[in-house]
Amino acid sequence: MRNKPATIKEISQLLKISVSTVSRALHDHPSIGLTTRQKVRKLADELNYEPNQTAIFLQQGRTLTIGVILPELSESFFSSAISAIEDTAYKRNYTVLLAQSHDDEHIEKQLVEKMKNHRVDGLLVSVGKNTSSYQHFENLKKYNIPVVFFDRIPAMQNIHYVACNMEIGTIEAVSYLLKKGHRSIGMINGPATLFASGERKEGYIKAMTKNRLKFDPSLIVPCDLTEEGTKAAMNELLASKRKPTAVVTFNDYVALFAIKHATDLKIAVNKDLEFVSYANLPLINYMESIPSASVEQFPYLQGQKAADILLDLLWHKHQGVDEQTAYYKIIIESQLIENNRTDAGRSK
Amino acid sequence: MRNKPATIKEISQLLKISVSTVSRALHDHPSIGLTTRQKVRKLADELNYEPNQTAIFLQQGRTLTIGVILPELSESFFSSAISAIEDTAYKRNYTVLLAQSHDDEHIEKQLVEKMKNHRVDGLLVSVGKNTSSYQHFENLKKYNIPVVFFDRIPAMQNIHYVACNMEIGTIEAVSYLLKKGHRSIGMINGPATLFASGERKEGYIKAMTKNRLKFDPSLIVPCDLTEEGTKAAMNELLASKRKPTAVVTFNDYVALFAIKHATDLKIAVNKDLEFVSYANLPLINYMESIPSASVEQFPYLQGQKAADILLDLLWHKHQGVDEQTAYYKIIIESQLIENNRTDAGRSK
DNA sequence: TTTTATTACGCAAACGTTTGCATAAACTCG
DNA sequence: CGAGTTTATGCAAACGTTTGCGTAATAAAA
Repeated sequence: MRNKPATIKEISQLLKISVSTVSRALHDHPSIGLTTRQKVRKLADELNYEPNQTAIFLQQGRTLTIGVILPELSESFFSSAISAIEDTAYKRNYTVLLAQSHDDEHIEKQLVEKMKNHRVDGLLVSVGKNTSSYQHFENLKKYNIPVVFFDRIPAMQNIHYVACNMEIGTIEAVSYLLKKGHRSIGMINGPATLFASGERKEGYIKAMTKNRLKFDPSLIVPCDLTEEGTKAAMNELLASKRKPTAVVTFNDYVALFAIKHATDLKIAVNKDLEFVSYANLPLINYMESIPSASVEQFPYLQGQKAADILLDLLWHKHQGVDEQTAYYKIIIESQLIENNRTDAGRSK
Repeated sequence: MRNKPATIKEISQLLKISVSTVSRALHDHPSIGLTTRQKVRKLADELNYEPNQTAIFLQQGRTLTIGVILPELSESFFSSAISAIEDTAYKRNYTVLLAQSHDDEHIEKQLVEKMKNHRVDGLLVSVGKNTSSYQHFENLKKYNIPVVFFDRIPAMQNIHYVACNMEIGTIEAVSYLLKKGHRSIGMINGPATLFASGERKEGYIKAMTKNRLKFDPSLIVPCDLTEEGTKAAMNELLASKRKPTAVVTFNDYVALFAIKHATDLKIAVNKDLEFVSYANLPLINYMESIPSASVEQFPYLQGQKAADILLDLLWHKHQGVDEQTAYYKIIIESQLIENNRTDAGRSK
């Protein structure tokens, strides 16, 4: 066996028939006689023929490939999403071209360019947190390459996206704590620049007003998400007049820092001070001192929905449906999950 | 602007010159006059010309793409590896085509086939744990598509691979415990079918003999890696005649199960019973009760090395170097890392 | 038998590039 | 000023497919 894969042309020559006949035979085209069809099949098998997709891509103008650009592949949230995307793509016979931007706008731009060159049929993107200009995404529209954003959505008009609204989850979280009798609930929030911080704050406030309680702004302290910042935020909360008996933290990392700090201060976690967080980490289930509940953001689901939407768009495009002007805007509501360890694998 | 990307042909028509001239001009070929070169550049910019890679791929017979097939994308070990692979590929201008087998041999086969169709230049594979036949990989050799395996290596001859040897790390782990004064050290190992279990066992034995201590086989108990199995194993160890004062566990999951069980039994973790594990989980750093040390398996490094090797192979192949008969067999030695939480990000 | 369908296949263009070779024009030099 | 050299460009094939259209050969209908 030679090292170059067999081609249709070779088959056609060996069989002394035309390439078009071979091509059609391999596609079970009705206009090809049974005998030739069988001959072709047989020889193709013997030669281990495999269609050269790059040639087909060129011919058909599509690659059955979707590009995925994410900030950081090793983050648990994104790797869950990727897993979902790959699963969905696989089911519909698409392949995934993957790249990470490391939250660097310049790299992100390059990657979009590269994906365009590779002629991916569509793109799935979670925008880097430093990205401020969205021109590179606008360009894609001109070329009619569909893009679906998820989780981190750019501030653009007329885009498709899937995102998780933290507000409801936050309301649930705060209500959960209120129901358990807490009357002074602290929140360690993220930096004010993040959209997600706003949602959490809104949720907190709504939960309070819904329960006819006064909202004390000093109980929400921002934090830069580092261990130091978390400690500082904790100290601020603990020094507060209305010393909280429960804390909602921006994410699991912050929660762990806070819990650690509380433990150091001899505070009995979830007794003297109860914690609720947002689920970023897969194995919170395995740990001892963990938030008593978490707001789930459904990374797998987000990835899956985003991929589904993109593949639908591609399908319609391929069917020649006119430029459609409707935009998918899917909001997944976050949801509070109590952390009794018996329910496994909630993120999937 | 129209929605179809500009082509070289269009440029050539507008400028009334031949396509070859345009092509060369865009590549700064020396034989093209300065004026035409500039004209071409200008128009190309105006039209937002982007070379169609699929056409180039077809023409050049290579895709600057590497395929990556892994068992499970959402597992922390693999997502670190992926991240490394993408980083390395990006640096050398390659792109990553990604797929997961879910440890299913049949899917794995299909994926190999798909990658072959897509004409990836090379393949990076971590074999599914149920895969028993390696014919699909053998086929790749015939087509001269280089494959580099990592972490989970198939039992094949003449392959390139990168793997992590757990033996040294285990020796270090056991020696570490011995040095701390422990004389009865238990091990919760994985199922005997796993290659990795063997390495751990060997390491354990070597550490004992090296320190002129008697090896007590009853102190190594296998386990199916579930929570139940871990409990059972722990109980067996605790009931043993020479009740261990320290335990080495197969991985972090097992460690967490074991620690949880120990805590339930009111055993003071790392005081009455010290734990050492293997690093699978990224955030062991954030937790309170954790193994006092971990054997690091360097997922990022493994991914990086594997990608480097593959890209080197591709480079040589592209340079037309003859079929080389040497095979890369890289063994990364695992290494014991003490878990004082101040050193961050050790897996990267 | 002639006409009309039907069946089975081939021709050639098209997808967008790259590149070896040929060639026309301009320039150099003795 | 003609021969040789350089400079700048074009032609056409090739990469491996798919597919519209044309056309023989055969079969069915008139």
